[in-house]
Amino acid sequence: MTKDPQAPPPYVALHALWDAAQDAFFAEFRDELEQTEYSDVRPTHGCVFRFVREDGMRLTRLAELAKITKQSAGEVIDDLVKRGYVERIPDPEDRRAKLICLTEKGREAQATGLAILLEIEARWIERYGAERWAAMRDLLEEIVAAEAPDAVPELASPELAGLAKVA
Amino acid sequence: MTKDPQAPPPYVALHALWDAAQDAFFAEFRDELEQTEYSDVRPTHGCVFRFVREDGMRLTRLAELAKITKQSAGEVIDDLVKRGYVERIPDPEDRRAKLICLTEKGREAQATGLAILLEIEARWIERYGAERWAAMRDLLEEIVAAEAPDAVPELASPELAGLAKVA
DNA sequence: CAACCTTGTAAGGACATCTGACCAGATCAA
DNA sequence: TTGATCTGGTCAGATGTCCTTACAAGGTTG
Repeated sequence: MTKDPQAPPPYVALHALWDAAQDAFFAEFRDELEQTEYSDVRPTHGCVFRFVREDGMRLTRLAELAKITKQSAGEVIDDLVKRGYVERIPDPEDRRAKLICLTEKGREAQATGLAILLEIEARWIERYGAERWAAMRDLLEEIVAAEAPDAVPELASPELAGLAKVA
Repeated sequence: MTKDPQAPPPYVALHALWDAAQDAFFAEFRDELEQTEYSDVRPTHGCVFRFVREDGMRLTRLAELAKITKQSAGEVIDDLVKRGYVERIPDPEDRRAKLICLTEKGREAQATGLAILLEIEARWIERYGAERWAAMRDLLEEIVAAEAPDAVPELASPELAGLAKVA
């Protein structure tokens, strides 16, 4: 593969860059998660750990946030119930509904997962520079706010965000 | 949801930001692709259009690049052959092998897809500022080069990259 | 040439997701 | 208040994507 000195500069499609970066990040996450006692948490289960907070969440709402069907959400939840990470608690406000709640084990797994994410990001920040990193994050947040405003109520709860200081 | 003024700043996990941004980008891409005569190209087919160039590529190599098994690659290719986007041409250098080549229609679809990607990125650059954009791209390229060096031979071919000027 | 490696295919299964149909509980309008 | 309608959740069945295992045909090398 000799290069043509006249060739235009190579162009890497944006989505390819994001893809690759995300893949690398996620692979690191999975690697570290495998080392924990929560290694049976599969990538598919992520939607639950990402969105469910202390006060629980209805299946329908979870499906909306995760952009999957109620049926798919139901299956993921069934699986997590079997593994002891979540439970369905009758919603006091609507007898049709159930609140998907993390069990104690589930909350531990969620905290562990978040801690890993924070660690990895901390490493990368160190590696690539805090300022550039902050600039990228700002831009990303702006993009997401503008292009997919309803996509990320994925804010860590205050207690969980507290872990950021530890990392 | 009243906010606790004492609460730590909300933290959005990095992968969530990338996810959301990428989703938005990809959704725009799909929307526009649907408007073209190549609307039957499915997301899964992307691996072929992303990696196959004028001179064709063997299935095994494609599977490597796309990080899927040869069998999966084979299915995707079968499907694209049915639809008339690619063809299998016997490899003159190895009678076991076949070169996966884009047909004329396939090349048109590839060019159309790339043009759409470039348009969208151009719009976003305008929207968010060329300098910030360039900074993000640089950082992303650096990250990808460091964390996933073999992930992106996804350079557009010189001819295709030429479209960047048009967009 | 014999042993081995590589290319691609075949068969079958796992898994995540979807669509359509449905029930029970809630809500709204007359 | 009661019938029509909406909403939360589940059931059943299909699809799409990807995997593992096994293998046949063609190269490669001692």
